[in-house]
Amino acid sequence: MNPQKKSSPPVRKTFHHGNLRKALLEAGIELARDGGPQAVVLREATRRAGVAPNAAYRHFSSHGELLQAVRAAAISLLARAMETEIAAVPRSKRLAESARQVFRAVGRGYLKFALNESGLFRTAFSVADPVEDDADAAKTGRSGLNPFQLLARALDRLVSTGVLPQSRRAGAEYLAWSAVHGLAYLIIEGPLSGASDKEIRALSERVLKMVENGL
Amino acid sequence: MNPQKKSSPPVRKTFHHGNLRKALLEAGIELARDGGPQAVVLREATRRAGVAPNAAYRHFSSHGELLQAVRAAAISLLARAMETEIAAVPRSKRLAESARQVFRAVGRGYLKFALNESGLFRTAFSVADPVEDDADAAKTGRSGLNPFQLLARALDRLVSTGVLPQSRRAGAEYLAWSAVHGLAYLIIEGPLSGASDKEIRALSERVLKMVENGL
DNA sequence: CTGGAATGTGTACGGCGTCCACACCAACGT
DNA sequence: ACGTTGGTGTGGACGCCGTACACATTCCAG
Repeated sequence: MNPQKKSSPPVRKTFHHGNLRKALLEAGIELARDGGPQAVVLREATRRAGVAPNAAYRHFSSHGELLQAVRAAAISLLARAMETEIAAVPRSKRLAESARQVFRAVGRGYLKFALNESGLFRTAFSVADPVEDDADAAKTGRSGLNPFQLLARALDRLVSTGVLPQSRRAGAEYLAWSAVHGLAYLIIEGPLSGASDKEIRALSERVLKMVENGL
Repeated sequence: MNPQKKSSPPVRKTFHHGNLRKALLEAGIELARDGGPQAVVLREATRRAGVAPNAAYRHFSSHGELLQAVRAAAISLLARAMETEIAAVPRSKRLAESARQVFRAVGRGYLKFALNESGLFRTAFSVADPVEDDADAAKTGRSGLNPFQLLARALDRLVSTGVLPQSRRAGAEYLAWSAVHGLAYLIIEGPLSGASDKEIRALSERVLKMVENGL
């Protein structure tokens, strides 16, 4: 048969690919990165892996399952971006101040990721919501933490340092998440998509402040 | 007008349809209503209009253009839902109180629509953002007002009644919109999709309060 | 060594968006 | 009255997509 059909990478010596599942996942992630969820096309992923379309079905029972895997990976990458932002927070002696800074870093990381990786961000939050698999997440990113858990931790810290009264803790994740996610949307798909970085940064700070004050 | 077009067999007496553009748009809206943007399939719309697939190209230059028209209609319907909610606000003597009520009604209308018409809501806010055409909007819904303008009015009222200081008016639309839109997302596609009506109503009130306090 | 179990291939089907050539029909100017 | 013209709908075809079924190749356990 045809020894090859593309050229650049997908020449494969062995009949078996080695780790096709991973290759397809990574191709899918790349597709999602520039193009969003719509761009995650099963046949294109197999093409990039240098393999026949149906080979994908040995590893994903359907296109939707591949998309879910990509989605889980995107969520994992988002969590990593948030962790990175948290790690960059200057350590402060004052615990309360520190907790506040971490809380803000969580929001900033979320928004930065939405802005810099809008394709992956949109993929992460498109489609339905089967709770992300920690097993899959562990394969791609390494952290077992998802964005929701990171936010919950930051809020717990706010409570334990006395910044946020315990009585307002319940459900606070949803208030904070709502505001930040909504802003992310406005920025990447909504009417703020043409805004300058400066404006965006300013608005981000205001939203975060609004959340702190109104939580 | 048209002798028929609705009956089970979409048999058409005349060769010309009469108002195919409108029929396609309405079919598209129906498709979006249950199924979201993904479900707006050109061929299916033509089927429902009882017409050959290519007939659509006399009225929409591409599938995307049909989708945009449906999207504009969905936005218009959202605006109507918000207006309805505003109209239901009890008139109060105290202007400040009234302004606050209207502001909340804007948020409630938005969230109610997201909940009750999630397909249309998702359609309204999927895809890119070419400013909605007032001409198209006028054809479907009657109001020339879009959700953004309704929100802006409510905020203006808050300022003129002294509830919101003028200094915080600029950009306030985006803060409010972020929070409410984010909550809408969490409810219809996110981790709150399984929540009860009671929980949702409670969270909605908290978000609105958060916005008022933190604006 | 051998015979399944994994894994990848080939072929085919129906659905989609879209292009092109053609058929139909209404309205208008002569 | 009529013929032309241009807007409107039809028919067929193309290339993409996701997916099903049968088959080929390879790996590994007994």
